[in-house]
Amino acid sequence: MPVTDYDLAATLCSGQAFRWQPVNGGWESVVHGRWVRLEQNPGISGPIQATTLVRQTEWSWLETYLQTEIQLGSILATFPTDVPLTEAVMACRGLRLLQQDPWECLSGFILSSTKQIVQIRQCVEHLCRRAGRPVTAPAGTPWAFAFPSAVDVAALDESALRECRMGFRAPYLRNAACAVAEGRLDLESLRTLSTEEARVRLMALHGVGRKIADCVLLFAYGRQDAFPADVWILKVLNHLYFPNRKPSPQRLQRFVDTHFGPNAGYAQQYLFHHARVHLGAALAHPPSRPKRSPIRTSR
DNA sequence: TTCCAGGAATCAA
DNA sequence: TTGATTCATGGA
Repeated sequence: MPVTDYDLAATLCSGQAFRWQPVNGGWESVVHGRWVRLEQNPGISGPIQATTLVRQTEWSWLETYLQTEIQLGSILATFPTDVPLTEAVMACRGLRLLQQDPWECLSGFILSSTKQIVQIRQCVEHLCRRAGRPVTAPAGTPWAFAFPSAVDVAALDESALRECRMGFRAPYLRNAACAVAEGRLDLESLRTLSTEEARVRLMALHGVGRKIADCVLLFAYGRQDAFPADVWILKVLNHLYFPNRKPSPQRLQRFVDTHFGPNAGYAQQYLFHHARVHLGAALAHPPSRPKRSPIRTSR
């Protein structure tokens, strides 16, 4: 796949998908039930090469997943020109959003609650090994299981899910699986709803609040106006946009709703990844005197 | 050993 | 409506 401005490595390990494994300079996972290996030639405009073991007659499933047709420049052009976001974009040039399967994405983020990303990954793999269908993969591949369908997960009892190390999240996932398996929640039909309507449907699930709903809307449904506000983003907003101040949650939400434009979710991903990769220590132990100037809000 | 993690539900005030 | 507490687990 020819691409421009596409940083495959950053995209696959930026906390939006949990099953990609770095292997011998490439990345391996199972996407829509197919084992696949991805490699990118050096640079963020090097073509991406995909390998499967089962011959593919067409690749639209992967192009859609990777969003290779998106013109990144047209998205970045809608960003406000403030210093923190500009720095994040420069540091993470080529970072993209994926478009994942809604059920897999919803499950992953139900499991994400107060877990570190590495633990979410472990938990997801336990679940796949326990309930996922085996897929054709190179010999010895330990993650050669599809992500289990809602029906597969609903067939497990809570104790089996707890054995996947998901703790108090087990009943949340099981309830969601039952809702989808029994047709009480039609994840495909959410595509036809407005972002706000779809958010309400997702948040009706026990264990799914605003943040998890926004992750699913952004990473599975391509709703780029959804802005997941997690602990990292709140640290970023406080540290970089409101130094020496303590804005109320309402003020922060209003800022998020109005500042970042129609692709706020994309902006969020840049701020999130930049903070985790480059600003981790600074955010964990913020200096008493902020080094950055207050935000300019012109666009 | 202690802290805390891509939260959300619950309950008291 | 707001703030504190609880939930399970394991990496750092």
